[in-house]
Amino acid sequence: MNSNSSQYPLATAKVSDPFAKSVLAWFEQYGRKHLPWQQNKTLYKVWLSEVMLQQTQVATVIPYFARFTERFPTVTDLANGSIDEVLHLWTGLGYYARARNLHKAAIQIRDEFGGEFPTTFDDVLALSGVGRSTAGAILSSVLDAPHPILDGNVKRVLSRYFAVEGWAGEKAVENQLWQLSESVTPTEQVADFNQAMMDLGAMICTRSKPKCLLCPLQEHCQTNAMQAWDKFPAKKPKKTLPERQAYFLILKNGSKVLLQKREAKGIWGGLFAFPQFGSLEELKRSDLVGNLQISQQLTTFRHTFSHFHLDITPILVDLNVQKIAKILPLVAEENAGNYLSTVSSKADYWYDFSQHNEIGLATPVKRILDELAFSVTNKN
DNA sequence: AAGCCGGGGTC
DNA sequence: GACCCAGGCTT
Repeated sequence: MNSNSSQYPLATAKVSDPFAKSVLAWFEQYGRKHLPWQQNKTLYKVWLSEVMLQQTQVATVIPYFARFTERFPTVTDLANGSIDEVLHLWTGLGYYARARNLHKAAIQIRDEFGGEFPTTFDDVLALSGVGRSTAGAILSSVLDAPHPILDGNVKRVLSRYFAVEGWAGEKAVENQLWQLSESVTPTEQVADFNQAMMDLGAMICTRSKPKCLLCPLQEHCQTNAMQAWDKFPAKKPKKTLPERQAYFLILKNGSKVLLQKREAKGIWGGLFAFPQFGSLEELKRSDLVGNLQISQQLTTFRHTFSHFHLDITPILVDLNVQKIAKILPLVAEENAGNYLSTVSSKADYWYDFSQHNEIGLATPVKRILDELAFSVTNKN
């Protein structure tokens, strides 16, 4: 194994093997061939689509993919864009680390590869946000390179076909699935085969009520033989999600509200958000609020992450209705916003919700901003 | 190896 | 409301 070859095994099957032969024949007739990223394939566009499709369904990705490729036609265009604009175009897709990694990788490609997308497995694997499955998907899709993949679709098809026991989140089970993927993936026509496996998972071997009668693999599928599609793949062990409280400070000055850029790591990393507090007391004690009076406590709503519930209570402090000059003697009323911007850090941003803003926003923040803009429009 | 990281579609 | 989706990164 030379220094340019990966630690990961390649595909080992032949196209004439029954499994591959059945899958490829099915693909020719029924496979998806008209998705946006399948037209005039390039490594850049397929990479972008693969990253967007991580933990995200095809229908959700399509409009985001269209906006991204319109704004950033090449990987160099993406590298030269600002992270705020990238996050703006990503707003609503979730898993924002994907957008930060995407931008970072584009800069890697611009600076280390002269703007030409790398073509070796290890070079692609080294890009931020690209793991084994995504690297294999990109190179097999565009170059027919013999790399197996293991996404949610392939996991489900293989788990059922071979009746694999155990949850795929456990390392041993995942390793077994990778071995199975290596063993059924052919060394030729890899682009069609991998796409076919994903199509089978998305269209035939669906999570519930799979269409086994239409499946090219039904004859030797162990789960079909047992009539037990709900046993495979094994479900993730469930646990009740913890609940957390958050208070969003909506410091409102006319049609502007104060947003702060969050740290790059953690929840909503790099996005702009309202100043957030764990309790109402903490909010009242903060420098931003000082002696200002709370105008209104808005309705609490729940935002659920994959690992906890967040109950959000927006607290409105409207600067317009307060005697700012009295509370802050050195500052004129109309300059309240400017004064406050000097109190806190330079990551502050007075967001004008009556205008267009190109920054990244978490969904609950966007929701509140949209409601503010709506109520102003309707003079509530 | 296990935990973290969003938001939306589907049933 | 539960479950899952074209996973990868961090610890």
